[in-house]
Amino acid sequence: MRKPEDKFNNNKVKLRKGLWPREEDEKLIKYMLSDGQGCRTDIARNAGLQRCGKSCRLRWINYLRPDLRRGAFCPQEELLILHLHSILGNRWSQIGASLTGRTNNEIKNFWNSTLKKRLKNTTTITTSTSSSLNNTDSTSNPIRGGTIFPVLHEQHVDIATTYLCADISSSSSPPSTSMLCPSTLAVNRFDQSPRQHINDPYDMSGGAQFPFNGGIGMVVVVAFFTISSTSTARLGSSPMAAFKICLLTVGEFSTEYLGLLLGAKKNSTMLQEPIIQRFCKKLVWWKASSLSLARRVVGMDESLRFWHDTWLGGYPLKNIPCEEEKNDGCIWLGNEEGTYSVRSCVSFLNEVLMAWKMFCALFVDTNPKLFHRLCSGLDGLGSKLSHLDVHTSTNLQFDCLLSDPSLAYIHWNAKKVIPSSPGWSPPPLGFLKINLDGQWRMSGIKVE
DNA sequence: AACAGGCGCAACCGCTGTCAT
DNA sequence: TATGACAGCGGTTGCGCCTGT
Repeated sequence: MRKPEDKFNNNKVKLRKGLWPREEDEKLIKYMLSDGQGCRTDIARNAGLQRCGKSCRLRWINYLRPDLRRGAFCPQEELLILHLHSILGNRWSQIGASLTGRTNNEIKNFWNSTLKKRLKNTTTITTSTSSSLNNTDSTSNPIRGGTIFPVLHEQHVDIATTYLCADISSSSSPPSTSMLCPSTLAVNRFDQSPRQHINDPYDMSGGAQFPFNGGIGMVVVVAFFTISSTSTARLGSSPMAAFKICLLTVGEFSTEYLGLLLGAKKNSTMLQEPIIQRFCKKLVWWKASSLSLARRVVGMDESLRFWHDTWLGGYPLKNIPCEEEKNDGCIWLGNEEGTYSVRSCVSFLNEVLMAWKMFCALFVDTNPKLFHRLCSGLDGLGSKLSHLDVHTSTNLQFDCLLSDPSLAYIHWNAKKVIPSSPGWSPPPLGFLKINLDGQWRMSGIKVE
């Protein structure tokens, strides 16, 4: 059994409490720097201090350690604390792990004394700023009506407003990244430098490498992490395998996500156009590399005409029997290389999955129910992606990523049928579905 | 100048999990 | 396996300084 602490205080010397005078600090520093190993009882005894070991330890950890970074918090640190707290809550140790040289106690005090009050005071400002931003959007950017990412939109405004309400006049330097946790997965995702062009025109991952574009004069914090457990509704029990905060500079407030305009109506032209453009790019590659190898293309009359007229545009398709196919609107039969579609989509889908996980984190406090629901769906999709065999056709519920992944996933698993909802129409098993909003609901593709 | 109240910060308290005995 | 000290964490307290009256 360990030696009891009282053993070294059995002469009942009254232990000091309260503030530490300079002499005691010097004794403790001298001891810790020269021979600082051992338990806290040893420290108090060997340093010649009439303090309890716990007090010595706290004094060293919170005040005397040479690697501590004293002084006021810089705006970047404030922003980081604000955002981490929005994700992690009062988990000061986890927050402190992201701020080099800051103690948990220091961060906690700073939060309780400064940031919490500032947030409270800016609540009303946030509301008014949010509405004024929407007004700005309506003039410079014709986004009106419902949004596909309403909560995300508000979160951006919240974070940005909070930051703007702080004193950022002294922050002319770019955000430091040295204080951030190392991340293996997400570091390069938001690298703002131009990325090497990808040769494969079908590869859409480039569209997701830096999904935020815009310029309303705001600051956006983007957090990336991976969730390793389905069952955790909160992030506290170390489910974060990788974590990264990306501070975008002033003037880059997001108006787009993955090439889609934030705030656009779900079925608006503005939203559809970028989707259609991407889809057309896909088709170009399909036509050039794979469709020309097809033996035959089959489908129901209506859907086949739709595909032919709308997308294929006179491409010399061979041998087109109008066979009726249950559960499917269009089947393309090709050679054995048909798994191309799955393989080339994986990277992009993973990007989208990452982005969705990021957004889920924003809901952990404001809407835990939604957070949990999203996480469940994403885990299912992530699991499917991780087990994806590039040599087999796999049903990827691609479109649900732009609506509610959890809802779509649960619906599909429960009923195994295509729902009537126009917002989501999963393809039959074994099909890669490429439509994003249900408009092209006859687009299930299979290559045999 | 004196006082009260607010505020920031350091330190303490109490709890939980871990580990040595 | 039981026990108790330790490490770590988050909440709370209290002291000293500042500011307004």
